[in-house]
Amino acid sequence: MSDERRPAAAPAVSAGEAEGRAPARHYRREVPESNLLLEPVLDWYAESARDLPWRAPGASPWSILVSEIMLQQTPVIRVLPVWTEWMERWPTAAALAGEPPGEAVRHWGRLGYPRRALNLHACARAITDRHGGEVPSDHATLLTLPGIGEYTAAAVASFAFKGRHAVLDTNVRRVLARAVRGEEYPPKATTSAERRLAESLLPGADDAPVWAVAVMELGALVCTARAPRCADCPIVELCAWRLAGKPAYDGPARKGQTYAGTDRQCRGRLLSVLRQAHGPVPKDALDVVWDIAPQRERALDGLIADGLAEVLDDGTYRLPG
DNA sequence: CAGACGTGGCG
DNA sequence: TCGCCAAGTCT
Repeated sequence: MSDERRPAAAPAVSAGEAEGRAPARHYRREVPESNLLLEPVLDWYAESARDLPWRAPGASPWSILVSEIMLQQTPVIRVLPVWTEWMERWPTAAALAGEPPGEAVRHWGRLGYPRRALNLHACARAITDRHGGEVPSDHATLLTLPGIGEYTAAAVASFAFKGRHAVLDTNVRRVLARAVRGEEYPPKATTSAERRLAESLLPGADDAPVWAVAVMELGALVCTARAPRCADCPIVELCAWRLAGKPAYDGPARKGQTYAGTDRQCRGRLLSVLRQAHGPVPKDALDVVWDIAPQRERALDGLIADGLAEVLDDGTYRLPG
């Protein structure tokens, strides 16, 4: 067992927990080590947290659910204005459920990944049809809603209902990778070891929801991917990565996502036309935004298959009605 | 499980 | 400039 890629620095949690595996010839501790990161992170959050509207004390579970879906792969600064408009227009799930799905797509604007708008609309209808108009509070039920996966279910259960869940998003994974594992970046996909680690760090019920949002915020504002601001970090003295001299990432190349010329870009162009038109558009209006006909047809078929667009009997196209 | 799925801004 | 990255989910 000489897998010594871990730094010899003082870990923020016990070695067994940090490794995500049982120490040789010993049982894992039943009771996790106390979380040394808890107090400094909570103190930092109390002083440095952004004043985001979905974190306001009066924010409804619905408004929090909407924010979480919008924030998937999308920066806060771009979500803010769209979320505000949605909340004015559709303050409840029932309000959105009363609209055709195309309206959700139209008011999604340029947030990207527009299937999320469709998911939110489907969530709204499921919530009104099956849950009495109230956003479900438990993780398992949230997971049954469209577009809600492991992370979002935990986030809503934690932020909206103050449940005790490990909320593992890209920010938290990066903070834990650095502070505890001593590595610059987490694995490409979430591992069971990461999940065990996150759960081992979970404080008691009273602190769990704040801890979750605080670690996320730390990752978003200080422990950033590109240029971490270690000078402003409340746990810099405990950080295994810093203690190890901030070794550069040496794992496999990270996924690069090219965009220009892809079907995704083509879909974006086509949908943009449909969003801006307030009625069915002739095929010509779509043809002019993309030169390569086969790719354009494939993209359009894809949008229709995904429920983001529909063809009418007269051969015109529009957002789903 | 790797790849699809939008868009814009920053280092 | 341009690749990388942003509160993921689904297949």
